[in-house]
Amino acid sequence: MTSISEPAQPTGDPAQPTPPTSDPAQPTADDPISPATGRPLTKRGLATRRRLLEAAEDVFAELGYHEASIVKVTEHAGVALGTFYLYFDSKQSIFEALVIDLNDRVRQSMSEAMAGATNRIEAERGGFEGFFRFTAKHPALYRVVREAEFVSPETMRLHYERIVEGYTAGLQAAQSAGDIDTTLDPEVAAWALMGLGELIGMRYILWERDASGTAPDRIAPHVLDAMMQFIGGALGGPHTRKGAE
Amino acid sequence: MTSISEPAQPTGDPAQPTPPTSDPAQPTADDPISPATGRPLTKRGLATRRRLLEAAEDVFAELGYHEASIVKVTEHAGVALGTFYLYFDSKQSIFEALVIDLNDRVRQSMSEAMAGATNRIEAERGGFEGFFRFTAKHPALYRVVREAEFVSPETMRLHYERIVEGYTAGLQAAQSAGDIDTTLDPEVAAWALMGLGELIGMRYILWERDASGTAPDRIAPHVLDAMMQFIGGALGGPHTRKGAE
Amino acid sequence: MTSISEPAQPTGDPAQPTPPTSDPAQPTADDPISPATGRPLTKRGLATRRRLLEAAEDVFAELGYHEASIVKVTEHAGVALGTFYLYFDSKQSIFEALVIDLNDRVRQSMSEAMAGATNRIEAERGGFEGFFRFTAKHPALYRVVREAEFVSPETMRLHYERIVEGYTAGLQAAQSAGDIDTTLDPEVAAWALMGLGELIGMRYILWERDASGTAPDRIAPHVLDAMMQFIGGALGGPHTRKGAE
Amino acid sequence: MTSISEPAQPTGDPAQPTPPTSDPAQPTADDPISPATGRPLTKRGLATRRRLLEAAEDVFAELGYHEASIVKVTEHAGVALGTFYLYFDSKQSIFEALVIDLNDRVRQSMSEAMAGATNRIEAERGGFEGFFRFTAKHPALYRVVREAEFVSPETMRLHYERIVEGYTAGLQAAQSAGDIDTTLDPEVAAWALMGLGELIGMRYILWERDASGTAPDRIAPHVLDAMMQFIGGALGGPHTRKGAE
DNA sequence: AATGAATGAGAATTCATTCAT
DNA sequence: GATGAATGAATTCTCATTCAT
Repeated sequence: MTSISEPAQPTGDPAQPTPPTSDPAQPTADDPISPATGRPLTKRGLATRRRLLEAAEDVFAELGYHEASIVKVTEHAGVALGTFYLYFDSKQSIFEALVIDLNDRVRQSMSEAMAGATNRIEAERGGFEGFFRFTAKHPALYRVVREAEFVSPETMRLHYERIVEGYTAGLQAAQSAGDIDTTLDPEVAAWALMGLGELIGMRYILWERDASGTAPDRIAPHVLDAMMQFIGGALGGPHTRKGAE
Repeated sequence: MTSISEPAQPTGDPAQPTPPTSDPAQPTADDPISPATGRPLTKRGLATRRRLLEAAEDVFAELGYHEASIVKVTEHAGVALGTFYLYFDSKQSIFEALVIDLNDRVRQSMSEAMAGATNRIEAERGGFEGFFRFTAKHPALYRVVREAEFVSPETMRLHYERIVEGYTAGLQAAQSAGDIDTTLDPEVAAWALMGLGELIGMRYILWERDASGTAPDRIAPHVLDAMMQFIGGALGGPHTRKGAE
Repeated sequence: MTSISEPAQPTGDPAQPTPPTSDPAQPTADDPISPATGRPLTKRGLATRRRLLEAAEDVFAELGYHEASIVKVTEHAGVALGTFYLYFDSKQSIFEALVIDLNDRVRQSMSEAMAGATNRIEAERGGFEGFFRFTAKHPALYRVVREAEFVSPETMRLHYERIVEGYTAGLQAAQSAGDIDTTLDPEVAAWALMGLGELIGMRYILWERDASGTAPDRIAPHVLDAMMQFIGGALGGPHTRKGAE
Repeated sequence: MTSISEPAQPTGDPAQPTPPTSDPAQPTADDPISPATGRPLTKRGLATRRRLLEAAEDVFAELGYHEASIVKVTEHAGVALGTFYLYFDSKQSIFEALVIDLNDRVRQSMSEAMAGATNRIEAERGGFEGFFRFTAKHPALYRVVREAEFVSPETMRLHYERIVEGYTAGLQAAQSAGDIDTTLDPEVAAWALMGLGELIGMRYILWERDASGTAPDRIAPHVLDAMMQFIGGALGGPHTRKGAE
C-alpha cells in the first residue's frame, strides 16, 4: 500500500525563524506549475497568476512584505482568497516569484538600454538609465529586495548576483577591448557599481518621489552626469577625464 | 495609484486604543527618559536600558525585526516582559533607538579610523576600514537598516543622511585642498561612496561570514585594494592612476 | 554567539496527517508547566489551566474533537483566546492532557469502587459499577477516546493499556488465589473485559441517555446482572454457575 | 447542560445555504441513484461509484475522516474532483455509504465463516475468524467506525445494531437448542461479544500490524484460543470447562 | 458524464501591549 | 522599579462545494 499522505509536507510553517531554502522545482517565470495539481497552468490559470503577481507588486511596494497580507493581495487582484493558493504555496513563495520576475524585467530593461553603445562608458550610462527608469516605474524592486534578507536570503542574493554577473562580463569584455583600466578587479568593480546605482536610485528617485508626491519618471540629468563622471573616473581607460590629460 | 493601506496607521502599531502617538520628548541616545514616568533614568535604569538595547541588537540581527519579538528581547536581556515598557514605548521605538545608536557608533568608528590620514584617499581607506570593521562586529547594522524602510523610513533616511553628510563635508574640504577632482559633485559622490561601501560590505563581509560560518573580522585586503583603486579613479586628483600622468 | 531561535520549532504544523509523538517532557496532570515560559505554574495559573481542561471536557464531549474549536473552549472557560496558549501548545495537546486526566480519574473511580470486595467477581462488579458511574457523569471519556485514534494514537493506546494493566494484575492475583480459572490467559481476558465493558457502557448508558434525553446516573441493574453472569462464566472458578454444578 | 453548539446544525455540514438536508431516497448499497440526475446509474456510472468507494476506504483508513479530503479521494480514484459530486452528495454521504458497505461485507464474511458449524461455540469461533480476517484486510472498518460517532451517529449505531442483531438471533437459537446457558440475556451477551471482539481485534490485529509494519492476515491462534475459552465459559452449556464436569 | 478553477467561511496560532500584583 | 498573566485583533492557510466549460 502506498502512502496516501504526502512524503514530507512542504506546507508553510508559521513560526519559522529562517525560511527554508526555496524548492528547486519551484515554478519559474516562464513555466509555472500549479502547486495544487502539480501540472502546468492552463491559459486561464496563467492569466490569474499574472494578476496575482501584479497585485503583489503593488501591495508589497506600498506596504512592504510584512504589512502586506494575502487578503490584500487577492482583493487587489480581484480574486478570492482561496484562489491564491492555487497558484502559490505561501506568501513567501509569491514574494520569491515576484523578485525573480522583477529581476528578469530590470535586466531586460538594462540590456535594451545598453544596446547600441559604442564604448563601455556609453554602455554604463545606458544601463543605469534603464535601471533608473525601471526603478521609477516599479518601486517595488527596491523596497521588496531590501526587505528580502529576512524573508528569503537566497532570493535576495540571486537578485544581486544575476545583475553583478552581467556587469562583470561587460567589464571583462571592455578590458579585453582596452576600453577601460585593465588592472581593475572586474568583480569588485561590479559590486561597487551595483551598490552605487542602488543608493543613487534610492536617493534621487524614490526619495524624490516621496518628497514631491509626483513620481519622476527618470533621474535628474545633472545627477546622472555627476554619477557618470564618477564612474568614468573609476573605470579609467581612454575616455577618462579627457580635459585633464 | 490609490492607497492600499487603510486610513492613516503609519506603521506596525496593531491595536492602540487610547494614547496618542505623540512622542513625548523623543529620547535621544544620550539623555533617555522613562516613557513610564517621563523622568530621566537613574543609573540602574540606564543599565537596564542598555541591556535591552544590546539584547535588541542581537535578536534583531539574528531574526530580523518582524520575526523578533519583545519576549525574545527581554529574555535575552534577562528582564521580565513588562520591564520593557518602562524603557521603550513600543517595539518600533526600541528599533529606532537601536538604529540611532548603531549610527552613532559606526560614525565614531569611521572617524577614529580616518584620523591621521594625510590625504583624501588615505582618509577614505581609513573610513572604509572603520566601517567594515564595525560591520564585521555588528552585523545588525546592515540587517536592521535594510529592514528599516518599512518600519521607520525617517530613521532609515536619518541613518544614511548622517553618514553622507560626513562624506560630503570631507569631499568638499578635499576639493578645496585640491586633493581631488574639483569638478565632481560632492553630494552625488558621497551617495555613490555610501552605496558602494554598503554592497561591498554586504558581499565580502556578511555573505562571507554566512558562507564560511566563521566571522572574518575585516575585509579581505585584495578587495579593499581593488575597491580603493576604483574609488581613487573616481575621485580623481593627484593620487590617481599615477602611470597615466 | 548562541542561537536565539529555538532549536527545532515544536510549534504546530497545519498540514500534518499523522500527529507527532507527544513530547516526553509533556506536562503531567500533577506537575504542569507553562509551555510559554517553561516554568511551573503559579496557583493562579493552575486554576486557569483546570478551567480550560474542564471546558475542554464539556466541549469535546458535545462536539467531538474536530467540530470543537479553541475559541469555543476558551469561551466556555471564560478566558481569552490567547490565554489558551499560555497553558497548552495546541489543540492536540489539551486533548492529550484531557485523555490522561480522564484516564486517571476513571481508574481512581474504579479502584475506589472495587475496595472491600472479597472475591474477584465482587471486585469486577464493583469495578464496572465505578466505570459506568464515571461514564454516566463524564461522557467525554467515551466520545473523546474513540476519536483519539486519528488525533493521538499513542494517547489512545495509553488509555487502554493503563486500564488493561490493572485488570491483568487483578486477574493474575485472583488466579494465584485460586479464585478464578487458572488456565485463562489473563492478558487476553483483560482486553476482553475492557471491550465488553466499553460497548455495554456505550449501548446501555450513552445511547440510553441520548434516547431519553435524561441522563441515567448508573446502568440498569438487570443489565449489570446479565453482564456479571456472562463475566462470571467467562472467568470460571468456584463462584461460577453454582446452581448448574 | 446547555448546548455548546449553535442552533441546530447536526453534524459536519459547514456552509449549506439553499438546499434542505432531506436525503432524496437515501441511496442504498444495492440500488444507488445519481444525486445529480436523480436517476439510477448506468453500468459505467456504477463502476465509477465503486472506484470512489474503494478510494474512500483507502484514504479514510489511512488518514481518518477529517484529515482525508475529497481531492485525495478523487485523486486516489483517478477521477476529477467534480466527478465526486455526481455520485455523492457530500463528504458525509460517502462516509455513510462506506460504513454501510463495510458492514454488509463484514457480516457476509462472518456468516460465510460460520456456515457448517455444528454447535454455537464452533459457530462463534468461525464468526470471529471471519470478523478478524476481514479486519486484517480492511482496517478501515475499525478506524472509520470509531470516528463515526461524531460524523454520523445514526450510521455508527446501525453498524453495531446490525451485527448485534445477528448475534442475538444466533444466541437465542442456541438457547432453544440447549446449546448454551439458557438463563443468559441474549442481547446483553451479544453486546458483550461485540465489544470483546472489537477490542481484541484492535489490540491483536491492528496494533500488531502497526508495530511490526507487516500486516498479519489473521489473529494469532493462541489469542483466538484464549478468547474462545473466555467466551465458552461465558456462554456456558455442555461445551464449557470440560474438566469441571 | 466529466472536468477543474474558483470560492469564502472557518480554523489554529502569534504577539504587542496592558495592568493588577 | 519589576513582574508576568491575560488579552484579542490579525494572519496564514485549508477544503468542501459550486458551476461554467
